Amino acid sequence: MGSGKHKLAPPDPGEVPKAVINRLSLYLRELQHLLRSGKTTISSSQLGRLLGFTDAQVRKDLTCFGHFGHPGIGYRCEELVAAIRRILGTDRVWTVALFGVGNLGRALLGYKGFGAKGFQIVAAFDQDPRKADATIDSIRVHPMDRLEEIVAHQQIQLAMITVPASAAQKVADLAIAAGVCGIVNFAPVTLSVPEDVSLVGVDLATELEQISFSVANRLISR
Amino acid sequence: MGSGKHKLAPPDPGEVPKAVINRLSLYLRELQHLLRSGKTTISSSQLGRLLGFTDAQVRKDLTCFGHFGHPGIGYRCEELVAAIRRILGTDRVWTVALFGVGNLGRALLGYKGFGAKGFQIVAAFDQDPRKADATIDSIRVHPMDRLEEIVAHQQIQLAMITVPASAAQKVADLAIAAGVCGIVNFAPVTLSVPEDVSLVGVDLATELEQISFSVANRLISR
DNA sequence: CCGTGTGAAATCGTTCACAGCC
DNA sequence: GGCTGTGAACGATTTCACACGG
Repeated sequence: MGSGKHKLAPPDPGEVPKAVINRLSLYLRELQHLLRSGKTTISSSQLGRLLGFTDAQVRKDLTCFGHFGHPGIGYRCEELVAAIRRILGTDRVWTVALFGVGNLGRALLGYKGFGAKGFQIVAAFDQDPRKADATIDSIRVHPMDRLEEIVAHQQIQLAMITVPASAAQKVADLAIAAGVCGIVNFAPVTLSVPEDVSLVGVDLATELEQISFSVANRLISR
Repeated sequence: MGSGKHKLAPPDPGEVPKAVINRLSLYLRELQHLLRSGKTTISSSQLGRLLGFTDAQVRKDLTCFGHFGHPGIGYRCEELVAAIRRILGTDRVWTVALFGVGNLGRALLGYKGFGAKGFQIVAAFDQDPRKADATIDSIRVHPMDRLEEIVAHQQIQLAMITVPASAAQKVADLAIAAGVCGIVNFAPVTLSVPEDVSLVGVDLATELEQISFSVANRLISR
């Protein structure tokens, strides 16, 4: 069997704080910028400074998953990028469907950068029959009633939900029934999903409210 | 002058966890749904169950800011909505400018629901002169070189940044120089801002990576 | 030396359990 | 009876400090 160069320490899922995973994404993004600018190695303190974290935090986060650093040297950027992608599961391509081709949905269909990160949007769906069977940014838009058929047939794994709040739970239920196992929900409503489906909610108004609070209270952000 | 019915306890800024503010937004959203469906009071355990939190959590979060509940009754929805809006600072209208009229920028300009939450987008800016002086969803698009003038003149307080990553820091610097004191950054890059400016970053790829991780680390049988 | 990895200590956030009130 | 508000217990995460490796 393929002998990995590095062992990925037992992920032991319940044991890794969600916040660590968030930071891993940020490390990855920063490392990819650094690579593009020609940097080949970086220390935990440099990486931390770029993102506003301490060096100890960076090291602790990484050692949750294995030994990626080189004492006296730091981390090799390329190596660490590969390791983090493996940890996040983005060293392969995920198939994604988008539900709700409104303003936000169209924007996400056109968003460059999902592809490079390992996410390929392979289908879109909309309730409105007039939107169906169009092609937006080379992604086919289907009517909702073909959801089950197409999700199953194209082996779609993840969903992005950009339908109105009133329709979001129904759409989520259908997508899950058809086999989707992870959802990013942009509708401003709390979805309930079975335990074996992963869910992240992104509410644009909520993000503004965080800013409103900290400005109103003259807080220092982050 | 209006003497507040409830004293807002000293926010004591460093003492309120950021996570509390996030949950407050969710409580608010849920309460507004409940109000619309005719509910007038709710207990901490009911509200918690709707959102996946414990009753103690809900109460602790709220008592950071004052005494809003009624023993034996629960919380009156309308009262609590007003209290949370006051805490978040959304009991008044914030003026917002959007920078970068690409796919995502246009989607945000058309997003209904900012208005109802107390955020009014009053201007947009784009580098491309061909986009300037258009009107999208009744919001005027200006060329970037009028940024300072217009932000100052329209007293714009908050910024949403939807320009490409390579331009985001420059745009943030200009917006801050012109008087903006809070930023929601959608560009996939880490911005650095002065301490007295609030910053929240929203990276769409990062959200998908959270899902990827949790799906990839689930025990998939079969 | 510099820089990682890591137990131990400190800090922070959540849950418990109960006093007090309607 | 039902429910809030809250100190105290608990659990989790972050920071510290140092042993060890290049």
